[in-house]
Amino acid sequence: MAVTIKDIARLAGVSTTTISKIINGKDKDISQKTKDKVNSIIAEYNYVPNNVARSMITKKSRTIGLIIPDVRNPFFTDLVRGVEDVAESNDYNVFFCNTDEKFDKEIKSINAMAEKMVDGIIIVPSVHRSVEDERKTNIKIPMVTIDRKAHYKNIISSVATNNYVGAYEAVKYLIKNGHKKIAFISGPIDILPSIERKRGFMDACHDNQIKITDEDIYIGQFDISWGDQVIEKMDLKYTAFFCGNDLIAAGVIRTLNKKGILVPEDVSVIGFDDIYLARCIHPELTTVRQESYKIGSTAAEILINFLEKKGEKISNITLDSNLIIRESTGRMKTNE
Amino acid sequence: MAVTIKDIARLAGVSTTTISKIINGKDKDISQKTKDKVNSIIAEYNYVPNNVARSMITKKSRTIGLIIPDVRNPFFTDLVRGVEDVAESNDYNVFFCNTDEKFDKEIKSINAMAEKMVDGIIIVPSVHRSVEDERKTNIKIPMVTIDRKAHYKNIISSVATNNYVGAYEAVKYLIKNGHKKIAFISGPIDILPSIERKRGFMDACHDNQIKITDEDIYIGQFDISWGDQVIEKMDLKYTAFFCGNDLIAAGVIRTLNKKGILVPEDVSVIGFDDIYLARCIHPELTTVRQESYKIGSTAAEILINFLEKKGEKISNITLDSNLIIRESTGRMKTNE
DNA sequence: ACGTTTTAGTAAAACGTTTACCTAGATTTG
DNA sequence: CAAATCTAGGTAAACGTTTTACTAAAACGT
Repeated sequence: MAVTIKDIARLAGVSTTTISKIINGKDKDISQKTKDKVNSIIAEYNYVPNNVARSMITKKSRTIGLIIPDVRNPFFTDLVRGVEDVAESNDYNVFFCNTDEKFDKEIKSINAMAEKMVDGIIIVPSVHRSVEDERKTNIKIPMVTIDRKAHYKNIISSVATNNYVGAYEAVKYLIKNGHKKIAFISGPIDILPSIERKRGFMDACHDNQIKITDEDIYIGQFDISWGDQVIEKMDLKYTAFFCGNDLIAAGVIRTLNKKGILVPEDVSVIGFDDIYLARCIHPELTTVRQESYKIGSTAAEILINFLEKKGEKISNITLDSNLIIRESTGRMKTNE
Repeated sequence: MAVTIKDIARLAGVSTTTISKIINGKDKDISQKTKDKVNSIIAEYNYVPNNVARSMITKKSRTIGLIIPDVRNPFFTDLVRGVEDVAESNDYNVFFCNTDEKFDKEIKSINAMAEKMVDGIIIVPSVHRSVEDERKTNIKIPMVTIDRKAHYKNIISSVATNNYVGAYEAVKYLIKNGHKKIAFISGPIDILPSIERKRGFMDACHDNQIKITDEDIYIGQFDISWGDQVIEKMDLKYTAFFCGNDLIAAGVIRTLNKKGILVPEDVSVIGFDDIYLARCIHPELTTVRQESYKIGSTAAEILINFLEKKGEKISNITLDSNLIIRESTGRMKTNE
């Protein structure tokens, strides 16, 4: 079969200890001559150390797990790339799972990763969850949550965007442009980002004497078709839509167009995330930019740093958002 | 530390062999009484078998590696989801790497996966490669390529779309609509899909007495900005563009619009892939649909089947493409 | 009553590394 | 020149499973 450390040892006429020391750089008391010989034999026989044997004794796998709802959501795609990049540059590999927002899939993935002895987990917690079950799970693996929050006992940190401020600024901008009838087309409301965005929306309205009720908040999914649906069914009493994310906004604009309503002339639309799609649709989307790649990369940095330095829990990190004004918003038409 | 099989054995007053047999379902000669006892102890102590120790002896990790250029390309995103889904439903986990089309990153990833003893690898080979280096790599892990082709010795199968037919049909459609000046805005040309699409483009032209030269083929990258660039620089002598993928097409349309050229009134544009973006841009994109999710899921099925059944090499699979006619193409204006 | 088969297990080696602790000889020190 | 220290490694246990080969006791058939 594959060549093992024993084969190399035999061929070099030394012990496996010596080989082990050399391949792990703990070679301060190995002579240069021996090192050279061993290295050339390693090269010649194409020896690559068996990491699972190694993991077994070191208890480290240099692997991290990444659990997200669905890669196909471009926001998550960017996150994924962020963590993969910093993992790779630190010589970690990443296990990757989709939960489709299902809590039982999340638990199953966590357990699978525990069995495979990942060193740490980065997770976007799924939507519907049982705090009780979370507290009950008994995994010790360090975990950092991104975008949303969870209640596992082993969470060492979390990184997310300041959703409240992002939403507040976006809605304030709408109001400054004369809009008074504004709806919030939200994604699922039982996750932190939605809650914060809703809070930002409401506070911005209140602070500017705009009256809103729960009726003005439409709760659905984070996808294009929810944007389509909500506009199809709605009687149009709004002049502006603040959307839970860009996908929703894309659907809203598309269906508005189908109904012959012009964006931004008749109504303004703002998204959230600033995925690349925002600049492909017409009109280009005004949106609240999140640094999704950075959320992922920061999380990976925190986790790996914790693993290597045996550090303490890190305080939670919140990244700034940024209102990007493009073409889907404009001044409210004055009554002619 | 974590509870091990030995702990359970001791607590149950039996040998580790017995425990092992029970947790692996090889329990035909274990009494029901013993089984019950052991299972309750396992539950009570929350024992989960250590998969790395297990892998060490079974030589199986129930892990597959997935190597692609970049998750952020929506076409690859779908592939990824396809493989992850079937992996998950077969109790496999997936390691995931991006190469950014760099051959050395590809090799590095393959080696990392070999060290971690993945059972098999699914790969979209990167663009610039050395056939020599490929042949030289000495990995025994079964591999299936998707979308493109490679020359590793351990490839057991490959799955891809019939790019030739897809391109041929698309260009034929353009020609039937009266177009005579057609350009092919290609991605990198040294990979099979591009080669096949070019061949389809050229054959469709020749078969219909449309003259084209190498000048009519523009080679760049598979991204939006390449679509932008090519249109910015070009003097517009074409009435139709067949694009290497939807991203390119999106850039082409966007920049055409900026130049005041109307799609499809002035020129027609066809993409390739049918990513979700195709239906978000305006006009909605006519494109050649690839079943990207299915490419991924099929590859995973083939690989897993091979691993479990110890099968033979599978003949290569090519999936059909489908011309989806939307709004970005139209009849050539007749000379007024 | 005797040999045979079945039942319900067990002991120990093996997988490929790492690591804590040794050690033989060479060199330095006093 | 004996003792101490360095140098360049080596020995063997350990990690947590699976697996092969074995066995004691019970049940069975005639």
